[in-house]
Amino acid sequence: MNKEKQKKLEEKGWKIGTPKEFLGLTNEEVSYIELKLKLSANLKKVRTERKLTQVELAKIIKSSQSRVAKLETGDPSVSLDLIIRSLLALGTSKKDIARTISS
Amino acid sequence: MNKEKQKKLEEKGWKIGTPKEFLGLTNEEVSYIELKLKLSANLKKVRTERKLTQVELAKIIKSSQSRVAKLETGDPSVSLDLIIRSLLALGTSKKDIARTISS
DNA sequence: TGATAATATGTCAAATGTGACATATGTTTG
DNA sequence: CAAACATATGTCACATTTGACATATTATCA
Repeated sequence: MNKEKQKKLEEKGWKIGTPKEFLGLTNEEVSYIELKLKLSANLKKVRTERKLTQVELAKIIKSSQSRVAKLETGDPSVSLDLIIRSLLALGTSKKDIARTISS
Repeated sequence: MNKEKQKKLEEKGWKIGTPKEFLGLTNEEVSYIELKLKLSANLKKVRTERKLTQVELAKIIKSSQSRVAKLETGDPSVSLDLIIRSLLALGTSKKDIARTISS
């Protein structure tokens, strides 16, 4: 993991903060966060490709615009579950999800 | 989705029950459950390959034996998050996780 | 420009997931 | 066989995630 990546994570609000705290993240934690960010980004991509607004997607997944925004910005308060269920609700195939994960 | 699959899901405790309730499951819900079951099964596979007991895995992921059991039996009370974090804690690569998902 | 639509951020009560415990049910081995 | 070990199931207090709301910020375009 390099500075580039750390900066990206910090920007996203994953309070890494000081180098010490940052080093406190285990490899699993980092992988897990990266996974979520990848899928979040993919969700946004899929939604925009479908020319849907966040409000429209919210209706589809029975949630709210604000939560969709959090989903797409990789807010720490959202679970992998919700990201993946949203992707599935948009018709994303397992294969596509797998592709995103290993990309 | 066929009877075979429905039976498997019912066995796992995903209270589907009556045909009506069963039909109430959307495609996304079914995909989501299948995803969890696949990853659960994979977790068990990885753990046993590593010759670890549930108690040992529990220690690694800072959880309890009972939760590991639930993880592996695909109990509805466990999240995708925990399954995936457990896999990552066992050193499973993103590529392997992706493979499991699209299998 | 400013009005309108889209997205982002903060907050919170309610819903869902969690570790831990007790205990039941296998499974192995002496 | 029975003791020891491993896994499964039920329960619950506590923690995290959730949808919803208000409101702020950022596009879009007439």
